[in-house]
Amino acid sequence: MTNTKAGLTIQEVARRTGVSVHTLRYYERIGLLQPIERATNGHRRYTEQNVVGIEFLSRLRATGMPIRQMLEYARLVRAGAGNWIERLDLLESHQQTVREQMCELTHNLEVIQKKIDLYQKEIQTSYEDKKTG
Amino acid sequence: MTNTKAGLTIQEVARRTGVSVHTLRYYERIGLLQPIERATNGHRRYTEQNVVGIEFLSRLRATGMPIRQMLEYARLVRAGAGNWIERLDLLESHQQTVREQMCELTHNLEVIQKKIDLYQKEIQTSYEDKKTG
DNA sequence: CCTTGACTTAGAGCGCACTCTAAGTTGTAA
DNA sequence: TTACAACTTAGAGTGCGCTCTAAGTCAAGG
Repeated sequence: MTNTKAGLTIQEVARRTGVSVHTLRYYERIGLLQPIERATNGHRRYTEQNVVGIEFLSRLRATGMPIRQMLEYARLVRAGAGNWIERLDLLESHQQTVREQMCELTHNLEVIQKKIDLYQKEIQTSYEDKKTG
Repeated sequence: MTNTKAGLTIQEVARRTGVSVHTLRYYERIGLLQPIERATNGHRRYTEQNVVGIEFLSRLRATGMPIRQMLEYARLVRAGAGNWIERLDLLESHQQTVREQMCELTHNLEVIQKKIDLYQKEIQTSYEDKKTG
């Protein structure tokens, strides 16, 4: 396969973004990525811009944003300049959600920590029993 | 339905733990909960102990522990006293996983924050343009 | 006696986000 | 020219964790 046109192959993008080849195609199919440019042989050729976009999308995913909301965000971005407030609202609302989740997570971790402390005490006790008895 | 035997009904447990009736039965079916005592009519009757256990399990779930690992934990608990080290290892390993996830989450939130800042700047600019032009 | 409603079971179905398959095309190298 | 590797597509399959359904039992109230 020649580089019949400039741009990154799907493999290269997968390696660079950590998003699998399959997932990249899937994201394009569902409209999360706008149609990617093609080489003369029909193969995808990604721009650096595309990569930046994919990296941001994968951060949204990593913070648990559902695909549906990502589609909404992608729609806003594709609509072009001017809808800053809508984009802002979407991201801030998501940020808020994640912050709340992190609070709960922290709280739950504390409860688990208490159980861990309890087990450590049990282990300590067993050890002392062995030494004494 | 009479309380043909002391203990909480599945409804009451669902309300108190936030785990749905369906999910409570499902958890029992897959062995995450040991077989719950029955009233004479076959209905489940949960003890306070059961509730405490379910609450802890749901904390594990809330922190993203997969059911498979929860099953392993449940198995250890059911095996009785003495396996403190195994239980401790399991919980500490999970704790570590969650801590790492929270680190990544924090980092990703920072990236999203930068995008938010960017949009806020855009909005600010639009506002000033309107005022000036 | 009959209806109502809470419960029981086994098993099917669902939503999400991938992940993989099969069949086909294209360009390069032996 | 033949083999190979990388790509293409539409669509099927997977794994997870529920969530719901259908058919049945049972006790209480009217």
